[in-house]
Amino acid sequence: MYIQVALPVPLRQLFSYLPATDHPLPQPGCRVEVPFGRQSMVGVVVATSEHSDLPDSKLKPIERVLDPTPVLDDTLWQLSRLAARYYCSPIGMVLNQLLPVKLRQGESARPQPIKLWQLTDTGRSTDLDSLKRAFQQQRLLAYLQTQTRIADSDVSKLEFSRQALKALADKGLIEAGEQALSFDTDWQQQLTLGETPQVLNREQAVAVASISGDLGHFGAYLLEGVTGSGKTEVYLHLMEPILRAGKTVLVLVPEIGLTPQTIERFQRRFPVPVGVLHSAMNDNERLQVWQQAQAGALGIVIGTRSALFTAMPKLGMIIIDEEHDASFKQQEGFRYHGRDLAVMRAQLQQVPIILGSATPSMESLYNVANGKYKRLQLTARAGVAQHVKQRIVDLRLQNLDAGLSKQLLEKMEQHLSAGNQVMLFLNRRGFAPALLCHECGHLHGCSRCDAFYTVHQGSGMVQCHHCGSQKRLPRQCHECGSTQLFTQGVGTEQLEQALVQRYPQYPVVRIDRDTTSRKGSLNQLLEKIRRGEARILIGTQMLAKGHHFPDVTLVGLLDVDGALFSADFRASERLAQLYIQVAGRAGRASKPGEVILQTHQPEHPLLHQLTTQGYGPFADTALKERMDAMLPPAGQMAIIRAEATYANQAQQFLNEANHCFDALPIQRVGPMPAPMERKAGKFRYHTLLLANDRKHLQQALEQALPRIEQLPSAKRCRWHLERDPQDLL
DNA sequence: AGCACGCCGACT
DNA sequence: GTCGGCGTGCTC
Repeated sequence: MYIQVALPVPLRQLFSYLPATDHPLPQPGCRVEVPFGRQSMVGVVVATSEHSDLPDSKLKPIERVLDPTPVLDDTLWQLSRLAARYYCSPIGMVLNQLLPVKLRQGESARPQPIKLWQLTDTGRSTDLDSLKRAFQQQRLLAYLQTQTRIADSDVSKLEFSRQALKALADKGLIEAGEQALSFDTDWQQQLTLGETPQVLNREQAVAVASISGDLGHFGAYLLEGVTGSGKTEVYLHLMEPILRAGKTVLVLVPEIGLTPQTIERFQRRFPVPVGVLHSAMNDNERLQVWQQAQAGALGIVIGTRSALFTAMPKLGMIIIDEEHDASFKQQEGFRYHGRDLAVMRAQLQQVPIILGSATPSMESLYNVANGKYKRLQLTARAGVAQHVKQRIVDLRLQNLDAGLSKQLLEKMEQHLSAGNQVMLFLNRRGFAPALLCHECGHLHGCSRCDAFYTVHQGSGMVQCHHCGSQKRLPRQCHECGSTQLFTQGVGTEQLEQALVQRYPQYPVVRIDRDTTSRKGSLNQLLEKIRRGEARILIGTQMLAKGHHFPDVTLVGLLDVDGALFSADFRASERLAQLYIQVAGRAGRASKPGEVILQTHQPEHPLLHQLTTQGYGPFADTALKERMDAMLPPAGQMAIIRAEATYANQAQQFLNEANHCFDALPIQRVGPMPAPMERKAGKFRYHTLLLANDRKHLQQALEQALPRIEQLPSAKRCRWHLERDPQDLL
């Protein structure tokens, strides 16, 4: 017998191994440890077979079988195979993403007993006063004398010191112990609500009724509702019968949307165990959630993109909130779209899936149009929030102050003196996006990228935002030696500086990657805003997502022109989504909101339609344009990207790759230089592959890819294929 | 993807 | 004379 193993390497093939003599033959879906080259790797058995392409002499035996039974249940196993096929990704890479890190590393899939520390008899009867001179030990012992035990993983969380722990153990006051992890599935028996559900308005009731009447099998629903229209209450109503039936719910949220408030909202309504998966968690915590979910001990699992791969045997419903959000797309390695895979999973497990958004993606709207998704709309803004005033400010021939027009400054003063907060968006961090020589006109560019250095005044450096290189802020021009160097353009750092000077009485907070790089600093800043300690809020995209500040009544978008003429056909969709999102957050019942959009293109039809008619009509127009051009979601797209030290290496490869599609119904656009042709010292090119039908693209890729991989030129550059690319830049 | 081998420039 | 830069090739 031979064992076919999927390994986490970017090779579209399985590897054959001989069975281990001292282990039973592993079943498909079990992990094995195998020798690979000079190293040892964890892989997953895909099949066993009676013959192998290679002679036995070239094969090695498996080192160790890690699982007695498959780690992945049937659903996840099938999902992996579907995903690998759809995204043309090696199954090994897919499985590698699916499994929690600890399982990839070969750790046991069986829950391990929790390591803990407990009091000894001596410890129980020891007087705290005897530790007067060792404050840390005294504190820890005091805790244990009331709690009797502490989980090892909680020691640092509760801010006890390891030294104190060791000291108490050495004195024989405490001892190590363990507790078998028990999975409590009692919640499945009887559900009690933690709070009385809100009374639904008519639209909410219609949405709940039309989904609730159709549970127990697959169905996709687009729940469309503006901020404050009560989408979450609809989710909660829908979840109730599911949980009552002892089934579980998977909730996916964008990266930034997973706040303690969100979790609390679910927890308050349903006092069932809730598993949370977010980026700040460590590998052990993730594994624990995964194991609990697999055992059915969690009623609700809520998490970001990768939570989609949580094993949930009694799944009853999937909810994706803010389904249009870009963070659902994985941008490296196995590049999948969380929303699309979630729909596949719902189909596999025959459960309904709810996609919620105020600004649905073109993909979902297209699926509504062709009858795959059912659309449910919430138009009434709950409460009595008034309509937001919108205004486009023409920047042409204006004298700007740090990027701010006269009109915007006037409005800011109005809103600030009325005691409200003002929020300003500028999608450029740093002090200025370029450094210009006033004598010779030279712009200081990065030597490795086709980009200018961004000036960071605070750190006295210039930085390339594309390859990360940085150096001292030059004092002289590199071309002519002049000392007359001026910054060109405005970034968030400069905007902040200008506003602090102009309005010393109004505290300013800036939120961008530079001010939030330290862990926890984002939350600190957000908290400061919430407490009203900041009056002017400056930020890049980061500030727009998911945060609600009720006292913000004026929102300014400083420069939206970039999105109007982007090389990426999705840029206008993203601008519209950002715009509606921030507009929806301006003002509240007692304080009407106002949004100001600065542009050099005040007559641009997109801006006009967006501000006068809103997202719906904009989306209709945009979708029609996509259909006319056969662009996604109407047409199917994939992209082959290549980068190499010399431009012609990448070009030659892409040209040859193009020929692999000859006679296939695929339109090829390119090779063309990527929007930034040179980045980090490499030349980058790409080809777009377009098809009018999903099957055509699938078949073409399956035929062409093996041939592309064999091309000699493929070895001379780094390249990859991506299905449904979201970002063409 | 790793990891080794292998061949050319700036250091003790 | 060596350390280390990354180009190339291989992994059952």
